[in-house]
Amino acid sequence: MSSNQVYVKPYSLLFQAIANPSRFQILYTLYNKGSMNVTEISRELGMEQTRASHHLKCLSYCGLVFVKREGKMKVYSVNKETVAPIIKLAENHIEKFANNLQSCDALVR
Amino acid sequence: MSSNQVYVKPYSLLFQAIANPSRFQILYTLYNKGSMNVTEISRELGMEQTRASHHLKCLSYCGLVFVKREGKMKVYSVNKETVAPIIKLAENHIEKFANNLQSCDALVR
DNA sequence: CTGTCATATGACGTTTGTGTCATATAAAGG
DNA sequence: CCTTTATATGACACAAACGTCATATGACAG
Repeated sequence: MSSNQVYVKPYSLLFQAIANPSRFQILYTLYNKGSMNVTEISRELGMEQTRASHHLKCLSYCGLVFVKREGKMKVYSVNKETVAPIIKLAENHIEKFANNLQSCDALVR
Repeated sequence: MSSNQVYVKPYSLLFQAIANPSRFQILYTLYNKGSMNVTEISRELGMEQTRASHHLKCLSYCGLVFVKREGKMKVYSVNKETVAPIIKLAENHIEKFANNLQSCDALVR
């Protein structure tokens, strides 16, 4: 019974962090265009600064992005070691299952 | 502006599918113990049959598990090509960031 | 064609997460 | 120190997903 259950909480949190569209966009952008500060990210994605800030906080807690202060700015960069292969895996999977991935009943009602 | 935004919906759905604890447990169990039917899965994880069924539906929509009817049973197996490397990547990442992954303010309140 | 085992579906209340607004902190220059 | 630019925080209303219960469908044996 309970011995069969793995402790899945950290896994869930990690994937949940990646799953949110705003957060994924941020990861994807940092991955493709390199390091940026919050203002640049929010401008680039047409997203309010506060929203980007909230999500960046989550992403750094989760170790998916790193931060470095530069003067009065904070420069965010992606954790390539994890994010790069995850994006590639996902791209690969989606190529094959894109149609279904727009109609998962348990998620989209 | 909008030219900078990737179409992230399928990515979100994929990761959201993996993120739910029940669904991740199912994936993890099928990955480690091989193919099973719904009844076995639900017994193994101490989860109601209907719950497992709902989640398996989502997981197969998303191409994360495959189904094969055998008599009156349906045998579910994991899509190893995607799930195996994703689990390994996550394990690797969590080893380094497990502490933080229990306290992401944007997710855990 | 009826009973039993296996699985799926639908609906609904509760919980959880998200975006947004208003506002706070932080750094640097004049 | 006061202003400006950059970033973060808190609170809250709204929306979405989850688990659960009751019930339906499907397959096969007798």
